[in-house]
Amino acid sequence: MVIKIDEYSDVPIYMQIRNQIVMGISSGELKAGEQLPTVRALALEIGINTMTVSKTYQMLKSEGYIMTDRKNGARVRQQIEKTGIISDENKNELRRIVSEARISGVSKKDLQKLVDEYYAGNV
Amino acid sequence: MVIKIDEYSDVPIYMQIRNQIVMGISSGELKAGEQLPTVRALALEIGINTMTVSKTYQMLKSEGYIMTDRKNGARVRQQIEKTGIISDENKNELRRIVSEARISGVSKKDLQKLVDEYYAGNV
Amino acid sequence: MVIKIDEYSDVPIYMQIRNQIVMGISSGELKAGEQLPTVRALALEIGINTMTVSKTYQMLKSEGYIMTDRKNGARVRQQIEKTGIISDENKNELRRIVSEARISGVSKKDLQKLVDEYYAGNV
Amino acid sequence: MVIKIDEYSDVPIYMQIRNQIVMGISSGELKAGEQLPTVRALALEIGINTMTVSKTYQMLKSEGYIMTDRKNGARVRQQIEKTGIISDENKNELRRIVSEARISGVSKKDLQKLVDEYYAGNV
DNA sequence: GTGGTCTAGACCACG
DNA sequence: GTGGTCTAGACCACG
Repeated sequence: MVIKIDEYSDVPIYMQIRNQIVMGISSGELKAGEQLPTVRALALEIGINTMTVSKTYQMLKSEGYIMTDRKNGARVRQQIEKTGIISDENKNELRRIVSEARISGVSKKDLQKLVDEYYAGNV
Repeated sequence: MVIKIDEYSDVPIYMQIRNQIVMGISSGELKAGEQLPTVRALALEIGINTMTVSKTYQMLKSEGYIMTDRKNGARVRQQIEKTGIISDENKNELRRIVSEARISGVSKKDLQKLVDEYYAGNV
Repeated sequence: MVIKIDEYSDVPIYMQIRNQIVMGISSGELKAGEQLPTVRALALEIGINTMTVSKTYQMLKSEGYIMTDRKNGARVRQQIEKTGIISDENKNELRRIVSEARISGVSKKDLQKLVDEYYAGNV
Repeated sequence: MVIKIDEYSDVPIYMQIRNQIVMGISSGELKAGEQLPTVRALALEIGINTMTVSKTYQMLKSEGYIMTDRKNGARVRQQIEKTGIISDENKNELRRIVSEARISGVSKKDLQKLVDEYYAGNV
C-alpha cells in the first residue's frame, strides 16, 4: 500500500498516514493480520522521521486498528471492535461536509453516491 | 441563532463558529440577506476574544458565504455560488468518516440516513 | 503539586508523570478545573524535555482526565466520565499484586487497609 | 496449568508467563514442590522462543518462587520466604489502580470484593 | 531487527 | 504565551 503525504495540508503528517491506513483497512486493501511496514521502513519511504511514524502506529494501536510487537512489527488486528457507533466528532464533521455540499448546490443523490463508493471501497 | 463552543474540542474556536454559521445557512436557520451579529456582540455573547470572531467573519467572507459593509455589518450573501462541487479536502474527510464508520460496523443505510437528515437540515 | 521522577524505574517518565497526576486527581490534591503547570514549566521543573511532558498531557487528554487549550494551558476536567468499570488490564495487575502479597504472607486485612487508605486519599 | 499469552498486551511475554505462574502459586493451582514443564516443553506449548521461557524461569528463581536443579528441572519452592511486605513498586501500582478505579466511580466495596476474590484464588 | 522512549532544538497556529 | 508537530539522532528492552 502506498502512503502519500500532502505537505501543504493542514492535517498533521502522522494523522495523514493514520487516515490512509484506516481507509486501507476499510477498503480491504489492508487485510486483517496483514503486516505493515516497519516504522523505519515507512519513515524512509515517505521521507519523514521515525518518531512521526511511531506516533501514527501508537495511535492506530490505541484505537484498536493494529497491534504491534517487537518481534514482528505492526499488523492489522484480526478482530476490530464493531461498536456500530459513529463518534460525535465524526457526526459533526459529516454534518459540516453535507452542509457545505448542499450550499454549493450538490444534490443529495450525488452525495449518497459518494458515500456508496467510499463504503464499497472502490475508490 | 445560538453559537455553542465545545471547550473540549480540538477544533479551533474560530472554526467552530464558522462551521455553525455555515450549517445554519445550509439548514435555513440563517436566511439569505440576514444580518449577523457584530463582531463585538458575538464575542461578548460567547465570551471570547473579538479577534477570534473577526477571524471567523473574514474566513466566511473569503469563502463567499457572507458579505460585510461598513453600514450594515455582516450579512448572509444573497447569491452564494453554486459550483456543484465538493472540495477534495471534504471528499477526503468524507471518505475517512465513511471508512471509520464501516469498520465500526455501521451499516450503509444508517450512514445514508444521517446524510439525509443533515441534508434536510432537520437536526 | 510536586511531581517526582524515579530515574531508576522501568516506568517511562511520561507515564510516571501521568500516574502521579491521576493519583493527584483521585486524592483531591488536584481539584476539578484546576490549572496544571504549562508544558514548559513542568519540563523545566522536573528537568526533562518538553516533548515528554507534552506526551503526558496528550495521554491524560485522550483519557479524559484533563483538557488543554492554547490560551489557558491544561486544566483538570470538570466532568470525568464515571464508567464504574475497572479495565481488564487493571484487574490483571491487581490480581498479580494481591497474589504476590499473599505469597509473601501479607494478610488480607493489611491489603484491604491499604486499599482503604488509597481510596480515601490520605497517603 | 495452562499459560495464555495475550498478544495484544504491552506486557512482555516473559513477564506474562511469570505473572501467571506466580498467580498459580498463590491460588494453589501450583503446589509447593510441584514440577514445572521444561523450558523447551513450555516454549513449544506456547509457541514462543525458548529464550523467552528461560528468562521467565531465571526471574522466578531469582525472586525465590522456584528452584532449579539439573536432574529434576524446575520446581515450585517448598519454602517461599514470607516477608509480610509489599514492595514499594507494588504499593505504587496498587495506589494507581485504586485511584483510577475511584475516579471512574468504582465503589470501595467493589474494589475490596475484587481483592477478596483474588486473595482467595477463586478466579 | 523491532517498536518504545527520550533529548535538544525548532517552527507553527491559536488566541 | 500556549500546546502541537516535527526533525535528527540516540539508546533501550524484547525476542
